[in-house]
Amino acid sequence: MSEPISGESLLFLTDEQLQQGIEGMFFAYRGFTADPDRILEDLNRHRDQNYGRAHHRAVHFIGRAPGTTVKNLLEILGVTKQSLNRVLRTLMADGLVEGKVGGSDRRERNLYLTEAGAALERQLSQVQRERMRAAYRAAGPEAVRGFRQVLEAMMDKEMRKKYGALRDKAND
Amino acid sequence: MSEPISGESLLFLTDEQLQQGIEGMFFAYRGFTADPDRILEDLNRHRDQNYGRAHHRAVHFIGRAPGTTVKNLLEILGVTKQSLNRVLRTLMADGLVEGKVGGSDRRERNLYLTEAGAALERQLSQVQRERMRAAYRAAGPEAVRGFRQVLEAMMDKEMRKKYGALRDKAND
DNA sequence: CTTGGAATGTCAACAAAGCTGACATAAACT
DNA sequence: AGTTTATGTCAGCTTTGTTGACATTCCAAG
Repeated sequence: MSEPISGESLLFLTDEQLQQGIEGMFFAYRGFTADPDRILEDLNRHRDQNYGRAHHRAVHFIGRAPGTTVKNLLEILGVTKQSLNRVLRTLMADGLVEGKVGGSDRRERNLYLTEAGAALERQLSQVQRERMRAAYRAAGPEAVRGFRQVLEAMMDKEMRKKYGALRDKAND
Repeated sequence: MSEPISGESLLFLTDEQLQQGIEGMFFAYRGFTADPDRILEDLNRHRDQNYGRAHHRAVHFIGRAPGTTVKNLLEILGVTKQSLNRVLRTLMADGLVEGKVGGSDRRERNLYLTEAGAALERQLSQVQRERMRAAYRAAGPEAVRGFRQVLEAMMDKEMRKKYGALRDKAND
């Protein structure tokens, strides 16, 4: 895997440059989560719920891969089943998510968003997409390609697989 | 991958492409924090401490901008002073961080890493830089430029300012 | 000089969201 | 028949965030 030493040699990757990448990830992630966080906070004030980032993530990935199993969601999110279960329980009690017994393997629960769940998901993902769209626009198409390449290279191998699976599932 | 008609036709930013960007951020951030998390977990098992991501962040930014004030750190981290204080207290008690009364304004505390603190910081940032370096290498210099552009465009304005200030401080 | 506001520290109480360990059930696999 | 897998649940604990209240110290403006 000998990278051909291209024009601008990557030997010039100083610690300072890497440090800036690290801080860039930190600050950008802050922005990335800010809008949905704010929306949830508002919703919590008006309703009787108390949803946070954990609920957002669950709703996002269920909406993204309808019919996914609890096990798959656990792997994607990287939390314990107890932690996820607490979240799923409230989402199901509130009628945002429903679980159907698996067709082939009846131990599994296939998770789906209800209409209400899908509505929340849309509301949350909309603002997040808006920010992403603005950032993509500002940086330009060439930068976007690079952005995605670096992100993918930064993932753990298993996560890269999950990431690819989501992408494939969406494109069929 | 269905490349959109290149050039500047960013009108072709489909929701699917944005969704992938969102998930990319999620999975990449998981990888981004994985190595330091693991190190801290190991340290905690062997020593008497119990440091987590919050301690890592504090140590990182103090090491990055020695002499920074509590107020500035609060703005960078985006948490309450009570939350930060709990972290700083343990770090100071354990002799990893020290606070000196400010020179111009004596209400301020200027924060510094001790030698032990700097050692921990190096240990944590090393693995994180390694991952960043590997990702940068794999993606190539052109991609790195794009990556940084998108990250910066994704930040909130105030965070972009803090980000720039750190960069400037390091380059004088 | 006094007074108001800013920067900091601290106490108490609480919540979100992670964790471990133990145990239960049903279904699938061998 | 016995083991493993997928899921759910109870109980308890930790980290890290939150509010609210209050004290101290110090700068700066009236």
